[in-house]
Amino acid sequence: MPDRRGYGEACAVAHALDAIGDRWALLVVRELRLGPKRYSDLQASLPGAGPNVLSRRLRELEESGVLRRRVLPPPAGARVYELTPWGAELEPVFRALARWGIGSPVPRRGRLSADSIMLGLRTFFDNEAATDPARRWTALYEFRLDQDVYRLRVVDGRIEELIRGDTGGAADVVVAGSSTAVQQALEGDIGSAVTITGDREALNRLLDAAGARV
Amino acid sequence: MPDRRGYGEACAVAHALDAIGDRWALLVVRELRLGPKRYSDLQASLPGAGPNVLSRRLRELEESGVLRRRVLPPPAGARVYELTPWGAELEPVFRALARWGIGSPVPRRGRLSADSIMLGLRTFFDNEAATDPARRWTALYEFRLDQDVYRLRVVDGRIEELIRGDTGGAADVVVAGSSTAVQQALEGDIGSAVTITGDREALNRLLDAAGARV
DNA sequence: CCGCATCCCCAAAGATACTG
DNA sequence: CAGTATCTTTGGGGATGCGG
Repeated sequence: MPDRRGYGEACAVAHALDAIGDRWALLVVRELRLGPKRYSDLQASLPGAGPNVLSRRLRELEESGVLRRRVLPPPAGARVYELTPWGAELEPVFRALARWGIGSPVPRRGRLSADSIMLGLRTFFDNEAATDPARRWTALYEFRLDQDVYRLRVVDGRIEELIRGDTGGAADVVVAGSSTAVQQALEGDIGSAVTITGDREALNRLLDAAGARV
Repeated sequence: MPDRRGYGEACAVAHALDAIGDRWALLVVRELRLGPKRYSDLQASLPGAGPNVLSRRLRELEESGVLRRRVLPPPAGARVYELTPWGAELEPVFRALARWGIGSPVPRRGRLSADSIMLGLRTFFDNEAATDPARRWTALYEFRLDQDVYRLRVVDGRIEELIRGDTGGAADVVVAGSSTAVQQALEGDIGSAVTITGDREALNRLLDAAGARV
């Protein structure tokens, strides 16, 4: 008899699903892809998941080695959840899932969280295009969506860094606005309330390389 | 309000999970990766899933465009389930999941189905090694596991074909045995009851390229 | 037979309230 | 802030049965 409700198969796919196949599990992991978060942050990012479900998923994901709890050093002292190295290796899974999901015959609808917008940019960014000399540029971007700040660094046409945190004023471009406005802008609504400061050409290169999909 | 129990997000990952995130859904798809199957075949391959769950998943997967029902031409006349082109594009997802799952800190245990053994060979086969001239070989393999027969073709060090069906006697090697015996053999149990007929060297190349993992 | 539908039971998810 | 306790609702597991 399997522990909880596993598939009881030795198949590597089934084994992966034993770890991250439960409802909300993979979305919890997604929320940690750009860095550690506290319980309340996760709760706010995943409004559909109740606190009991969330705490249970966190416990199970910790037991299976996908994430770990950590207490930040004083004076912060907050408890945060962060991916283990093995959990961080789920990136190819996210990439494959997102690229598959984007081709769905049934349309996607709904809001994108600030994190999802940034992760989408990275997912659909075409790293291979860096072989084309005309597309090998370098730039530092800062995105300010709702209350969250992200730093994105492109070096020679490749995304080298995407992290929660600011650029200390060193950004070539700063994009600021509500996450909904930025989402609409990426979907082609050119009139939405997004503030762009700095090198617009660098921003266009980024959006072009990402195919303007998120 | 979302249709059934979707995540209600526009995120491409969440949207993918809306389609294949439900319990058993991705394992149903896995069962169809090597070709169409009938309902009873699926039921036999997934003993843990009850008939109600199975038929429901099939209906949902059909609605979301992952698979379709088809009636085989006479005299067979059987109803089979097969992947749509979009469903077949889940291959990178399986590849990423399997390669992640194999690195799990908690050990895998349990039986491998005949299909899973063959799919594992393909998943962990190193296609990139084909750049090495010493590993560019060509061979036709036939595997007979339990009642199932598989044809696997390697051309210039790459797996060009893996299908349910025999080789019409044209195979360079034939591997026959129970799926459990073959699984044990691949796990290193050299004494298990597997019959190998033909070019053993070609078989060794294949197992080596797959890292003997399934 | 094969392809499900129905039924019953339990476990998991959803919602809300509450506590160390 | 970070969860637990509790209750209701929904979905999954397993058996049985029925129509084509």
